[in-house]
Amino acid sequence: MSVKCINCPLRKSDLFHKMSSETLEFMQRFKVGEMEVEPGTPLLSEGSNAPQLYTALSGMGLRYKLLENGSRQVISFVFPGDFLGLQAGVMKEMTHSVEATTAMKLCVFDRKELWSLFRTIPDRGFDLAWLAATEERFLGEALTSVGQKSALERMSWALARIFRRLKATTPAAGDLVRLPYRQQDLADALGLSLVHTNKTLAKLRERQLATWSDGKLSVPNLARLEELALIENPELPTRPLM
Amino acid sequence: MSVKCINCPLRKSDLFHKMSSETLEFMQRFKVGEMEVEPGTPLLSEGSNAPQLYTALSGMGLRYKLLENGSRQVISFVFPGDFLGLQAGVMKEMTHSVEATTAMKLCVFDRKELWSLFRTIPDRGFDLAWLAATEERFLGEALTSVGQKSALERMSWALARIFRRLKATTPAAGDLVRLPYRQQDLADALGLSLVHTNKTLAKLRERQLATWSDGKLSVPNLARLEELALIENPELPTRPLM
DNA sequence: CGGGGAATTGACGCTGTTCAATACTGGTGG
DNA sequence: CCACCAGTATTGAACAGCGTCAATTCCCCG
Repeated sequence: MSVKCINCPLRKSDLFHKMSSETLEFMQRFKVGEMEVEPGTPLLSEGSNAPQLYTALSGMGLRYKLLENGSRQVISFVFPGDFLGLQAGVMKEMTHSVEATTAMKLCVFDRKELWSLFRTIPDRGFDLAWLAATEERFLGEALTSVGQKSALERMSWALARIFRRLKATTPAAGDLVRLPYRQQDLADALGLSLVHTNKTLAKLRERQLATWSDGKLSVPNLARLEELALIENPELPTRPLM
Repeated sequence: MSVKCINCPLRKSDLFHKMSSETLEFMQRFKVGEMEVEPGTPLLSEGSNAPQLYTALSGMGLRYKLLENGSRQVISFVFPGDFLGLQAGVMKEMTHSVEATTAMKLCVFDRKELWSLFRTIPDRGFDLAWLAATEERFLGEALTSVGQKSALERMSWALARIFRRLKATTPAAGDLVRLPYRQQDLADALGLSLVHTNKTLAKLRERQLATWSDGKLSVPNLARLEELALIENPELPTRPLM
């Protein structure tokens, strides 16, 4: 039994723009169904031309690129409310892969309808451009972090960004959020070795800026963490929900 | 005297999609004028909400972010045909700055008309989403290069990408293209120090894979350079011209 | 002729990598 | 019930790629 868009639990979060009832109706028609996947399931593959687009409803995932030499760059973490497959939607193919890290529930859309979306509801077309521009924004910041910051600063940056994002859409108890990734995932996201990632996390723990163990991240003093991370604009903008 | 879109010299390049005559007419109306700037002129600033959008007609520039600690990440190089200001157009503000490196000529558009573009010419709205998705694609690749590759591989990656892009839109004599940046610019793009950038360039020169001096880049064997750069998909896709 | 920006080169050291050993966990099959 | 195993986290030690410091050269421009 598929959730109706009008009852979508994500809409309760202040993170997302309010949707007009017409838009809501359109999205309901655009929506093909729902999908539940196990941890480790590939959702989209680099080079493929996926026929489907998704919005993550629950669970978490990873976007990444693989190199011939075996290394992996994690492009970003996928959280509830994120839209997946935009690249396949507007270009011919994906340039990175996406997979589920935990069990996930996803809202499924038909890629073929994307064009009608631009034609019939320009607002939504604009929203898609907005989303793509936001990805660009995020990746520019990630590139800056990996290119210019020390390991400790990078790690602080990632944990601070993740913490704010998760507090906005997942149940959080005080300064604790669930973060069910492996240290290797963070390492691949930040361009660090696994060993040094571990040691850097230990430093943040000693300094009582961030503690991440057993799948739970605790940030007792977000402002100080963001300061160390050289984050200039900590608030995350509200965004459209597809 | 402003160039009419229909006579735009960039349209001759195979790099860009063909434009319908209706689209061409719309763009002509969308176009406010032209701008010529000196080397070093700031075009868009991080944090600002620029009222104008640009398409680079000639000359070259830089997109970059500055950190509090004084370091600079070059996000990408700006070449003829690139569209500038999309972020300011769809979000409230720019998240990086853009400045002219050489003298540039730019086509100027009015940001306020962007919304009417989505409404009246959905094709162009789609093209904008396409452009944003392409930026995302590029930045994902840049992040992967900076995060996972050695200095030599990164440098090869940058020079190979730049070389192909420049051959597509600027006059090139054989394996020679004009590349009027400083080594510091490349260094800031790749997350390397200036000194190591210099030494890495020397290595590429010794190996006769790429020679960049006096503002001119020569790549005698592109395939080998791209192989060293771990580039999986070397051809650059054709793209919309705004 | 003087000065500032850019490129080049050598010496040295630090940040982060690689190698390796240990411990802890949950899952599996005897 | 327990031995076994694979995946993950942790920690120490040695090493190296790249950064920092510094000096020199070249070139353009005033």
